[in-house]
Amino acid sequence: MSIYDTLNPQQLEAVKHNKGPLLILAGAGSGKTRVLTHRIAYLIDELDVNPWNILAITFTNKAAKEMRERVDNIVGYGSENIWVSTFHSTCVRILRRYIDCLGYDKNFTIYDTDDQKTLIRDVCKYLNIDTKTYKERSLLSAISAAKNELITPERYERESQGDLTKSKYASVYKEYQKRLKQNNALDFDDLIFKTVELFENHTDALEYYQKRFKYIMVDEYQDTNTVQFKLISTLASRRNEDGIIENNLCVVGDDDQSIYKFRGANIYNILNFEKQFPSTKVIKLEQNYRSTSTILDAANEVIHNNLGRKDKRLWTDNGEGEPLSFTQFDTEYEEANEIVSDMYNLILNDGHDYNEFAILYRTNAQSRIFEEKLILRNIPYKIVGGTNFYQRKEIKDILAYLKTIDNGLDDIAVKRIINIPRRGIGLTTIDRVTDYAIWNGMSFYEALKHAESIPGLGRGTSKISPFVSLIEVLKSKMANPAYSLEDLINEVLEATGYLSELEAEDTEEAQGRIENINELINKVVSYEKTTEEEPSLSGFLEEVALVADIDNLEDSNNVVVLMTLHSAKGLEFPYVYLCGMEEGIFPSYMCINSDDPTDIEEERRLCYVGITRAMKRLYLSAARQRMVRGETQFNRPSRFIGEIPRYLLSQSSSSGNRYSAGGNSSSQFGGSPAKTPYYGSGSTQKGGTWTPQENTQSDGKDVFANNPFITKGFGGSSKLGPTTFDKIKPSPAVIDYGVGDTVKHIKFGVGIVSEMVKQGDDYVVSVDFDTLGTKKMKASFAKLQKL
DNA sequence: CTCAAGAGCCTTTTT
DNA sequence: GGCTCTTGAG
Repeated sequence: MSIYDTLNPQQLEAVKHNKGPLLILAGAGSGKTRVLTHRIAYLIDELDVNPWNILAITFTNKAAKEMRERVDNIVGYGSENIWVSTFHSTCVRILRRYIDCLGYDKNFTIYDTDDQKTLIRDVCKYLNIDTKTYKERSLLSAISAAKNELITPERYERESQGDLTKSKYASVYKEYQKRLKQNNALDFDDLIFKTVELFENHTDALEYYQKRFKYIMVDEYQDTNTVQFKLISTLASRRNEDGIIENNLCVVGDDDQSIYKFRGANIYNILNFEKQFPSTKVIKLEQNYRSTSTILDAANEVIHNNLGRKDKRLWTDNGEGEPLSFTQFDTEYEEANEIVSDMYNLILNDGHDYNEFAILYRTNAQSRIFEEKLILRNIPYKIVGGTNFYQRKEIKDILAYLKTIDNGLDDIAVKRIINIPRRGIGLTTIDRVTDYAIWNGMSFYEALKHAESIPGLGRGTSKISPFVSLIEVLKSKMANPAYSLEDLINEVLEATGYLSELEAEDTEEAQGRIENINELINKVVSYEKTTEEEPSLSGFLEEVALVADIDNLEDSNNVVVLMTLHSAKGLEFPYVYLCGMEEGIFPSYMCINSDDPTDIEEERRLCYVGITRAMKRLYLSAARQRMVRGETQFNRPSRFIGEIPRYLLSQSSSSGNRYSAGGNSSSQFGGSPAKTPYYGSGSTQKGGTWTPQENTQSDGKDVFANNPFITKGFGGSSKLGPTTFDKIKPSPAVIDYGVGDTVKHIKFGVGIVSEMVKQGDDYVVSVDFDTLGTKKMKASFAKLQKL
């Protein structure tokens, strides 16, 4: 029995294809990672390909890590030589070696979105551009779009002649790029663009990598943009010994899951792959191993409404399963409350694990209410996305110190921390130093060293020198190989007084920040222990710059996860709650109002991604009324609900006000061939009165009805950020109480234990609280204290 | 230079 | 509704 026996015929065909371009159209849940890993194994084991010659590219570190693990498991020997990494880290690795050819220093820093914003602000200030007329956001996205299309500042300038707005953009782009170089920094888009540039201008570098990467595999190919395409197609177009271009390029993707157009993804990369590479072998994987046929049918029906797609239809022999459900609640509070209590019951009564559940939504802002409700019920959870750990103030501050020590050319980092903690260095001083630096063609930090010769600084001079010597001392300490990164961070915290200042604050918020800083120290320690290369400050900063929040999602953590539909791509959960299914929310009003009709198709693909995350059950929901940006909106159910055939869906409404589930043309749902008005029901208001829509009866079964555990109202607004909360792990509870004992709960206060039911290793404890009534909770999480 | 209060803007999605 | 930037008083 070989490892290939478990593959279906199409999968096997893909695995065995070993020469020339291969396009695998892999539907959701069709085992594409299996195919990729088995193909790698096949190349090595059966065709004697050197592992060193294989490159596998993914989009997220999580996907890379997963693939690495699975490859390690099935490839016996030499698997560590396979290069498995993300687009961005692949490029960083190449650039660290060759970027000096492009006039950058090899220890360049990587700018994240916040850094980019700061830089663009500086640029606008310098160029006297009013950021009210030219928004930073649009400037940045124009620059990003240009880079994604391989347009240099020079070309942008040339092509914008005669157009005033475009010329302004061009000048900003040019100056922005100039400053990046001065700061020895690259933004995310540069990482790939510069690598392509390197390959175009330095054939020795290109040849080296072409020779090395004889077999290239790309995952999530539908999300590649023009530069990324250029990168891989360049790498894959080496001439072999016989002078023939082999294009051993295997791409895996699903055009129905292309959801990153806003980031420059070019869906034509996958739709036209066969045209780009005429000898392409195309293999479709349509058997789904994840979901019930009901879930798949719903997904198929929804996506069928898109025009620009390759024809395919997922099928499964997993059986029919339960119908989907759709519930329309009155408010978003009710929606969150009922979802959480429904989940709570499934966990408590049916013994499900927390990590079988996911709550998915369109926008990050929707997570907050769920967070409140989950805290209230003591359900451990993790919110993926939103503000990433490394974007937190305290973390960015510490990192800015490290960056300053590592690369004094990075003005943005230096300016961030020059007055943190307070050193009495204000805006005036900073501006003077900046002018001096520009005038003398030096970096900001370099100018600080010459503070005494800067005119007009006055008292500022004496404030600057302690800062400079602090950095210099730390720099010289770093030169000692015995001095670890952990030592460095601790010294920064110590010498700046950053930590003691937080400790002195003595608030819950400061406590959270300290915990985050400790978490950062943990990450440094683990980096120093586990990195394959020699640990270095640059290396750590680079690793940190390229992590996405999703990368930290450990499957082993038994928690409920909350995330956007975008983040959920590639994941699966037995039970999925897809909430906020409303016109104006999902699809977002942006696409509804967009001039580009394909925008709504992207939104529909996002819906398809959401539906296909569910393995066993999918719960869809909407709210009639919802606060968005301080404004109450009244939205109709999403058009996507209307696109799911009636027989797959059990529908209900939370109030007595039920509406009938019409067919696809039903007017309750948003969407119609004609352009739809802004909001589903066409009304928004602040205060005032509003009459609910006329809704007719429904025979739908209300899956959330009569839930005994509903608590009305909510209160537990928490200051805890996700990163502090997700650390809660189930631990065997010390249970020193029994029925009749008085216990204390951290949130609910004092109550009396009325019942204890054993469930696995745990107990479900019912406690009567004076004011709140009876609550059920798991002993291991409730951390009840006997009084 | 720092802090506090108010104005205004925003949010769709992220490596 | 909440975050960030601006404004004005110490």
